[in-house]
Amino acid sequence: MSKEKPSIPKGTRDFGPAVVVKRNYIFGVIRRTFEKFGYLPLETPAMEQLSVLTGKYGDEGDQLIFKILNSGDFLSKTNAADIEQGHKHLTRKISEKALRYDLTVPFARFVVMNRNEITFPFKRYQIQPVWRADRPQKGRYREFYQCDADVVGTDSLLCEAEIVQMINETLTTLGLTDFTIKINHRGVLAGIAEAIGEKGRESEICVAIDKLDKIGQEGVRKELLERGIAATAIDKLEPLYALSGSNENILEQLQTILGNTEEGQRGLQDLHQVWQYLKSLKSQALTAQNESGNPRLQLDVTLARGLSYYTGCIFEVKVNNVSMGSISGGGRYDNLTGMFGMPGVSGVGFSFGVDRIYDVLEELQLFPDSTQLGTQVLLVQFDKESELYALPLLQQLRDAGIASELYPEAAKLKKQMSYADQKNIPYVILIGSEEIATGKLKLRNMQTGEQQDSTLEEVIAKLNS
RNA sequence: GUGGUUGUAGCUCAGUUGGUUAGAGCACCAGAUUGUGAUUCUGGGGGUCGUGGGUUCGAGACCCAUCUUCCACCCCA
Repeated sequence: MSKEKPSIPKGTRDFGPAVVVKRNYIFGVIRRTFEKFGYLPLETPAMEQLSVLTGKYGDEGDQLIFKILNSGDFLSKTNAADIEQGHKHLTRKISEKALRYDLTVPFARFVVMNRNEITFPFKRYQIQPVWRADRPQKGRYREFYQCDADVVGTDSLLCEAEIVQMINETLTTLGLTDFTIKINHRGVLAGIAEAIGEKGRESEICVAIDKLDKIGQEGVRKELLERGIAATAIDKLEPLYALSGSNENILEQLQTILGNTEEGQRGLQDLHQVWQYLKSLKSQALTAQNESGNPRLQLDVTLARGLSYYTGCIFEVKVNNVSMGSISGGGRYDNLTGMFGMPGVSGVGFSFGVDRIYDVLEELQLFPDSTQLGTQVLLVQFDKESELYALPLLQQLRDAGIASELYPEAAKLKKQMSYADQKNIPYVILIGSEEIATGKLKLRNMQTGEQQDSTLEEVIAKLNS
């Protein structure tokens, strides 16, 4: 073996103990919220058949899938002609498995494979890592966790309303107060395209206007013209950027603009229904205000995402006043299982991006102190006799629910004390010949330096208070 | 996938137009202090300068390749 420097693949990360504790705190909040709304956990394999994944995310997506080389002689099924036909052809010959790219497609596969055992509507959540062969950037990794909740087998817009509720509850519990849940509808987007005389071109229009806050109105105009959208159509489109007023107000304005298009009407009715549900649920998303004075839930006709598969409502969540992209997104897809030969099943779901939520909580210093707690008390030993004396005490402390540890060898006091100091252990108990003789333990407060002689019962009472 | 950017001790970084033996702060280890951490003092270990080639009498510095970091596109959590 050469002594090479070890490293980890590009875009992947190790998580140290302090980070894992904080991440688990986020996972816990998300998991409890999902379960409170009746979603149950599902886990699927890290790898799927490559054929299950390809073609589900578009051409761009296919390139970002991590393929797994066949085991053994992966060239056994190939010949020289295969290489000449290019990498796409060759890939199918040397790779049959791939790492999962998201949690939605494996979920759809699971639903199709288990359709006879599942009771619909089927609500599941899934918290697992996914892999993308993307080029890493801030907040973008090649291995990251997604936290999905989806329900399939119902068209009810109550699901959409509950998604808003779950987003609001999760982020509120995490201590966030200033965030915006953007909502839009594919029907509205299609209706807009039709109303401005570019029916059927909504994908191109949406890709451009989704960048509005990034490249500005002029940038969008330029891009639309490049994509062949008529200037007269763009003139009709631009007033929509500036729609203002309450959400109800915007809905009314949209009604007059695209109410006579079939798709637009479908979208507006859906959105209206979602608002009705949220009102009856007395949703905080409608009543709570951000620092800017706007409600948390905002209808945004420039929101366009997941165009390749979403068909109904679409969501995106942005934390305000932090430099971070969306931390959550989702929408309704009418035909997800259709790609696996099971048509007519509608689903709706969304996902939290834990890595980004972590960065936001860190930036806003919203992690609670409890995520920093470790060992409460360290027992310091001097020799074999004090170790033997300490062991039953150690067990009694643990039985009392106090996180405690005994330094595992009779190292120098300085060494043991430094250990407590560096692990931020707030208390140390010294057990030497004096303490054994008197039966009184020496409890040292590492913050103040105060020491006092106490019985074990007094120590337990103090640490549990 | 396209275009940039970064890499020197565990960490943050110096290092002059290419010139002797590559430095600092923090961290680490040991001692001052054989029953007391964080503070103080003294001493010490640790680098094939990301990796591999090349130019040169001479490369941490210049050139090429490759890996990595970060950024802008594309796209996306």
